[in-house]
Amino acid sequence: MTVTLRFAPSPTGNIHIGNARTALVNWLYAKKNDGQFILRFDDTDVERSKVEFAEGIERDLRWLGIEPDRIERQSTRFSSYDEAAEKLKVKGLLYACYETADELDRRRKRLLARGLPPIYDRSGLRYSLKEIAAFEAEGRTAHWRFLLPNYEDDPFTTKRTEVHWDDVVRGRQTVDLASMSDPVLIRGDGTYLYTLPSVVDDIEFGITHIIRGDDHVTNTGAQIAVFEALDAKAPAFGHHNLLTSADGSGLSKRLGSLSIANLAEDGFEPMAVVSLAVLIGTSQAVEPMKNMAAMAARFDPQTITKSAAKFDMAELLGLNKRLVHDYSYDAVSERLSALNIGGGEEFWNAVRPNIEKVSDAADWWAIVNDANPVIDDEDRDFISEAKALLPDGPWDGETWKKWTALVKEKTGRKGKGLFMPLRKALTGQEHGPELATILQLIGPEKTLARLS
RNA sequence: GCGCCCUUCGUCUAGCGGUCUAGGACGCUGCCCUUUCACGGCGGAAACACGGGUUCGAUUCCCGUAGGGCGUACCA
Repeated sequence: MTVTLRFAPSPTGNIHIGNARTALVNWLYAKKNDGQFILRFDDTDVERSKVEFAEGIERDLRWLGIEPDRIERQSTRFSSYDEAAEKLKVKGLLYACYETADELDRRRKRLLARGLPPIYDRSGLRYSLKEIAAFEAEGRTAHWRFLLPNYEDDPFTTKRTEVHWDDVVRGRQTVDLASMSDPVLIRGDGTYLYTLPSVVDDIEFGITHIIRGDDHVTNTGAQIAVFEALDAKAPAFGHHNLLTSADGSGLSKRLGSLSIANLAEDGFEPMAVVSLAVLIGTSQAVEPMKNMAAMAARFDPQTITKSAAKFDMAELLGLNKRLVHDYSYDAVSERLSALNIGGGEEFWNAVRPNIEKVSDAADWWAIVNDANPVIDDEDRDFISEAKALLPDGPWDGETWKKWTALVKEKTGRKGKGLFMPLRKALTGQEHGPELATILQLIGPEKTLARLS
């Protein structure tokens, strides 16, 4: 059986770093096992689902390096869900309930107030025909709940409300179905909640592994029961830890700037984002991976920790920086010209150790073309002396060396005292790329101008 | 409220009773390299949440406390 995984976002917004982590983990798991990866849009909520978001998600995944083998949309598959629902009804595992949302809410609060877990009491199972007729007459429509397996009343079986599975990342897991309400599968307006469509698709698409955030572990217990109710074998499950922001709050709450689209726009390298998203919260060193193949080779779901990990923007920037410092000119030449950055290979090689993002090269290119010289008062005489000593010969990569040797000899300055004033006069900065290259690119006219 | 999970350097973590004077990575810092800064190389500082047990011996096992995450929806 082909290992098959899926990433199943709702196209109701942009994906962020947390979603990317889930997508990546599934993709890498498939990749590592020569398997298939399906992008499945959970767009059963026709109201909130938007094509733009679906397109955005596809674009963001591709940017990260994820190429889906297959793309599916739940909005085209309602007949399968209807069929499954019918099957469950026939089996008596899907029952009609008529409580309103308000009523349910009151009941929950009442139970809570008594210190009891707010579990639905299955009163839907006990309506009389008369009561049902009354509800219908009132104009209420039924929502449908899945009857979780619970044979406590059955004298022939021992208590069976616990579901177990061997989690791909967390090891053996147990969920007690008795501690949760029968999940609503179909809303009062006839639309589906995500549970049933998800399970039906997982069965029909031959999904072998589902890896998702650990906010789903309880859910998984119920979902395994639904798989079994539909006479299917549940796939293997894995639950990765969640990311929190640096201040410890749940990441999903404040993600504005952490959408993948924003990170791309801000000039981050895809592999920096991928490396952090995949490696953080694992026992592995968070290092920049050069490409997906290297990432797949490194990826190991067993190394994922059980506790929440803090996502730190500074760490992403550090990873990006290390990646960029390693880029050859060939790797970035197209992007440089797209940014109108000239200077060729020499410029890139001089500049790359000083930048964090490729786009930062633009700042240095701007400085080559136009800078505000900084000349401290105590260096004024020194700078004019240096200006007079600029060599006459050809202006090339050797000019800097010849010039500074002369200046050193005449002024007696050396080291920092020699170089820092020149750097500041030429670039207006206290740090920066190799001056031999920068001087050459600045050219004689601008150099003379900046030294006065 | 209840349930599940978690708690080791600033951060991500290794550790599964003696190997721990607790290891790695990032960050921080020192030195070296470079006639400057950065880059790079080599070092250094830096942690077992707290309280009880169990044991000859607890970072490691058990209980409790505190803190955190998640769940407890006609959200996904």
